[in-house]
Amino acid sequence: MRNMNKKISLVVIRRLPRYYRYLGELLNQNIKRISSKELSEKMNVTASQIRQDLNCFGGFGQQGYGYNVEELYYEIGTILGLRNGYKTIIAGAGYLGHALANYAGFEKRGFKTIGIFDSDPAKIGGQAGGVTIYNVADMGDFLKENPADIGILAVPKMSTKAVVDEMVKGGIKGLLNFSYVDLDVPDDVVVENVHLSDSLMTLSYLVREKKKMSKDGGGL
Amino acid sequence: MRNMNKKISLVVIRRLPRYYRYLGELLNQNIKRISSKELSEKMNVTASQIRQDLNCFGGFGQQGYGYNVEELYYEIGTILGLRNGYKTIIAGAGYLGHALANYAGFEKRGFKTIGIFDSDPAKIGGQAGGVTIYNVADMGDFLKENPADIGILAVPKMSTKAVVDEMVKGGIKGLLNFSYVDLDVPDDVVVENVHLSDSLMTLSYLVREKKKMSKDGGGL
DNA sequence: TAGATTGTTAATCGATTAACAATC
DNA sequence: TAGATTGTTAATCGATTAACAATC
Repeated sequence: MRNMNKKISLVVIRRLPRYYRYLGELLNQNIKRISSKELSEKMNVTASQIRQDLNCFGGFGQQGYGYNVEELYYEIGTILGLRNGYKTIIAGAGYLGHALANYAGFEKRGFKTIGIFDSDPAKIGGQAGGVTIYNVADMGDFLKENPADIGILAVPKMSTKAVVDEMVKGGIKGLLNFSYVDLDVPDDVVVENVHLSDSLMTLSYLVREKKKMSKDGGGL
Repeated sequence: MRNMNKKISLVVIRRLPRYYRYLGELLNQNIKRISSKELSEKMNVTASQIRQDLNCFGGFGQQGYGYNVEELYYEIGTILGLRNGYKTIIAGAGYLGHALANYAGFEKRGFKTIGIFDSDPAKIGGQAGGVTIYNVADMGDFLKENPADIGILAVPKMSTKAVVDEMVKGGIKGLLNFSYVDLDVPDDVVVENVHLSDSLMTLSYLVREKKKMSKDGGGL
């Protein structure tokens, strides 16, 4: 029960979901305890890093024993805010919006999608992943009645700005951004970007490097 | 024209697509030249970092002038391998597969989707984003006839392993992984993960932190 | 030429790893 | 108790920033 103050680095935070995932796997396999060493071998990171990361949030382990899988899984979930019952809305009911609405992973981790918004009359009134699709023009009113925490942006680039402004005005505090543009939001709103084409370009670079390497001295 | 050897850090690579994006924007606005300082202000990074990053690949600028936007845009594109005509295939013709097949951003950056694969007889023979959907059972044969460089994984977790093995056997050298599981691939294959639920969990943490901060001493 | 801005070296900062005493 | 493994401090490594001479 240390920390309290000391700001925790974002690189540590970004590793937590991966730990959470592996612990969930262990839990499925009915494994009760794990040492940082064993976990580090499974995950291809150093045991030191695992221990350092976890100790940012408190001493979850026990000397000579390791970590209790179920407890650690639970604790990391709490740290990540998975027990806060965050409500999400999705802007855009295209293929991507549908994919996200149907994605079981979100619900399973405690996020509840309460509305999807689009401007296409053919879609409005329909459903995606069991959630109703509303007119995006009514999003502001909807948020007044049904406060939400997280907004997911699955709209075309040109609609992004207007939708973001409306969401922020409506009290949304976090944005998951699939749009190609970077967002400009007030200080009290956080953004997490998922730039698909950035990922593909990075991959492209890496593929090219690999091919180059295997051509010349690939032996060693 | 330095480098040649000296391995370039992945953190640098991951910034290139963002530079590329901003330069494309400037190009659209018909801006001819830009200094590292101006660009740094637009992008919210330090000018020093931009210069350091670019100098990993060569001296693209000119003292007293800055960088030629068009030239730099072109050069970064080359570095990223966007002029290699990489062919991609998509596994999974669900909503996500459709979203990716329809995503103009990929084609615009020089990636060509040559096939989509699914196991659902109702989908096989159809199209997504103008590309034919084939039986995933025929993927191996397809790759023999139509070599591809990059495979995009938009299949459910349980199908992932089999699909990956088939892709690797078929000569795919890079995987864009949307699946929840981490992949186990040979040394000469690279993987770029897009874990949507990881992003959402990170966002969840950040939202929680912000809320905490605005509650207590949010004034300063 | 004078002014501007790069390319690059050196200084700082932060993140990772190693080591080990504390302790279950 | 002896063995194992944590929590934590110290050492190393890498990434970012600052500074400035080179030069367009």
